Amino acid sequence: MELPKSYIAKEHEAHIYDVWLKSGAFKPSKTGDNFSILMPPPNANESLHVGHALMVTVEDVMIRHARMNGKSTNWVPGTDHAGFETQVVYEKKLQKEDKSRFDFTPEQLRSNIREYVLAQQETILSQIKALGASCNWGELYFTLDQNIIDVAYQTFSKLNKDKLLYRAKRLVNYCVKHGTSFSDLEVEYEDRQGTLTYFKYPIKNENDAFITVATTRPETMLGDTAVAVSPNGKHKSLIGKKAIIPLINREIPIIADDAVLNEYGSGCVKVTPAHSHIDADIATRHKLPTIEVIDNRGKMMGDIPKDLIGVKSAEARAMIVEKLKQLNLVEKEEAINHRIGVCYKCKTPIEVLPIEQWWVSTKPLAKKAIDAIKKNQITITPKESKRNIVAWLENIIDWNISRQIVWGIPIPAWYKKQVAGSREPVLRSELRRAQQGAGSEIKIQVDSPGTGWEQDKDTFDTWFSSTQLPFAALGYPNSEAYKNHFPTSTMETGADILYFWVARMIMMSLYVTGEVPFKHIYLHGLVLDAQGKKMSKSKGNVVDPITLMDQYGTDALRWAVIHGTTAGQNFNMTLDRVIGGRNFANKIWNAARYVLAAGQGTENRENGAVNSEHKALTSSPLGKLDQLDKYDQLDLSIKINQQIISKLQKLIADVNKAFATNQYGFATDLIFDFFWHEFCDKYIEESKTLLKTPQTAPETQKVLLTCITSSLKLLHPFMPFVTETIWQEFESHKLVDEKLLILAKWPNETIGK
RNA sequence: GGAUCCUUAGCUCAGUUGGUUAGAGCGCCUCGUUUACACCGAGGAGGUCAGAGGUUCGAGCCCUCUAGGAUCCACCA
Repeated sequence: MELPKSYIAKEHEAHIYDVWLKSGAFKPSKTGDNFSILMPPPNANESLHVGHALMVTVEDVMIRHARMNGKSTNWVPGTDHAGFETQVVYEKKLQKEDKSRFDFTPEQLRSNIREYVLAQQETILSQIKALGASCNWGELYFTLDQNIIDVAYQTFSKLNKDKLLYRAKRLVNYCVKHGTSFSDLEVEYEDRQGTLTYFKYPIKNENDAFITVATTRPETMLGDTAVAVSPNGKHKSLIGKKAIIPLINREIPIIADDAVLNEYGSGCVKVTPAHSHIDADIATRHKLPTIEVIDNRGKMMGDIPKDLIGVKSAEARAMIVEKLKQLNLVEKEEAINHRIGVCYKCKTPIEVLPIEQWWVSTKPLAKKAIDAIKKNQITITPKESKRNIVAWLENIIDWNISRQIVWGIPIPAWYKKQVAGSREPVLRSELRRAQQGAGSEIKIQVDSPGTGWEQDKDTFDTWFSSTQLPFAALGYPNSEAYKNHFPTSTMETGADILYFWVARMIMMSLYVTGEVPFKHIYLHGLVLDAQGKKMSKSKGNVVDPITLMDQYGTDALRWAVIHGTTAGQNFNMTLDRVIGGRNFANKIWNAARYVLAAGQGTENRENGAVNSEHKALTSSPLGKLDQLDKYDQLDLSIKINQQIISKLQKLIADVNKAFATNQYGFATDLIFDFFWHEFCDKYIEESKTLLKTPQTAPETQKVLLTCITSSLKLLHPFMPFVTETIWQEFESHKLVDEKLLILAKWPNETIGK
């Protein structure tokens, strides 16, 4: 059968993937050292983006390379319930239908989202397959699988027993739009225009004496419990006196604290411990009380002027400034550009609120992680990241793991119901407090302790359970996969979740299993658009990998994301890269067509690769030499042949070195350069002459075949489809011995010797 | 403010432990199609490797400083 002049990826990919699947190649083999990767689970609700394409490609390269080197590979795929993110997506969907989360009971909402997610998940799984991922589908996990939930519960309980878990009303970062708290990592900072308002607090018992404070949040004055000044600053003389909060006439002390900068603003800080992290620290140092004035809807509350109750904080701000102006207490207003914390999804400013949450004491956990990293029990590519991860762990703060959303793992804590109060709770904050019973009896267990107990309404931060995936997804503690493949070999993931996920996985794994979760971390960079800008739907600069795969082939896309890229380094995704990949696949295809013709002899070929003149000379088909092993002793007599084989040997050695140091982009450079410029441009051209002479033809045939088969092997991890398609063609002509390229042996550096 | 990375051909970037004449892809110019491949080939133009100083027999690579850019962390009310 005549091979067409161009490689048409679409005609082969589905079939080839099927052949691999049926061969059992994706499963761990019975022999060989273990090599395992846990696939970072893509969100089940989204479809494949080019970042996933990068992730899947890099991991597939690692796995295929390990497999060809005789390892028993286990690449465990999964999808993520992605608690908050999915709930946001689902709420947007509800919004389009003119509904909101408040139209459902939590149980209804949870079951609706589950249904939606399980339906969505098929899309991303089929797209991962389309990328050629050679993962072990038999071990597919979903982060809400019962065994993963069980592990999360065991860990929660263990943390509690070890006194590393506590429930406390502490300041949390809260998005009033989404109605949930976040950990410190989930808060994003944005530059926003704001107004720094300077206003005067009268000094007690001193007529016409004032202290001026500057703030961007005048409404929080109602919750002030002190004014702080620099210990040796310009307001030193006021320390110890009392200031009076206007509008509510509450007396507060003037204190000295090192956190206050004499030079900034007015040199005085109003201290609102309920709504500012820094103020809370000051309050702790000076044992100041905490007065809440903003509730979890972002509205004013508490013992404040009646007209302000229930008013949104931003509106209250304007009202208060107006009132203060009327009292002549506003000194000046200054426009400033400042950074404020915002919800990373909706960009709503984060409110800092004191809320009862579950906290993990992270310091002791981090200590073990730091030790393991410093002792190189875990290594990192790029190695510069080691410093970052250690620094983050050293400065870690306690982790709020409660989220006020329904889509997630319910927290296995129970509260004794309070005796009904004088009135029904009205505000959601009151309701929650009543339900979760601040100060009431708490039991940590999965099942209800009995009547009169109510379960915590919150769910875990998705990262709390995700950080246990390296062992939980493998079936900890009793499964074969856990016993054989834990710790996993490499954690390949985005540099952007180094702290969110990677650092915390190390902590949790050492804590729960006593072992590191993986031996090596490989971080890939961000895929940017052609101009080097972050891709985002709102910018409309998102590159869709599916379209590219359809048009140029999966190998072209894989090539585009790995050729010329470096670990941890962002790169710009351009169409040129993909076209380059497509062209290279086609080059491989055509070189193979040439060798196939040269190798088979040409007697039956109308448009044979070698022209009719060669027919008689190459009619002794290489197909009879069906043991490639024989090429270990090529015993070459022709200089050109010796040269190309020696270059091939060097290539294999260099590529091995590149793999050993995780330089995949560099490996593709080496192979590309050899294949195109040495093998195709020079050697194939020279072989045309050699094939004309009976004395030189047979040896040249062997060398051609050796070069192409070795190149196909080296290229297979990167471009699995075109290489396997060609291999199957060679196999059908008995030019190669190994049935499947995916299971073929990685070439030896001494090939041909 | 702290940290990391980057600055090499018009553009995007390689350059593996310092070692002859610094490379690739794309783009550009000339030529070429019964030739494995025009998704191609042959040839060519194009670089004081950001700047300055230092170490060295030798520096794109190591050290110091300067300038510009990116990212992460902290965050000032």
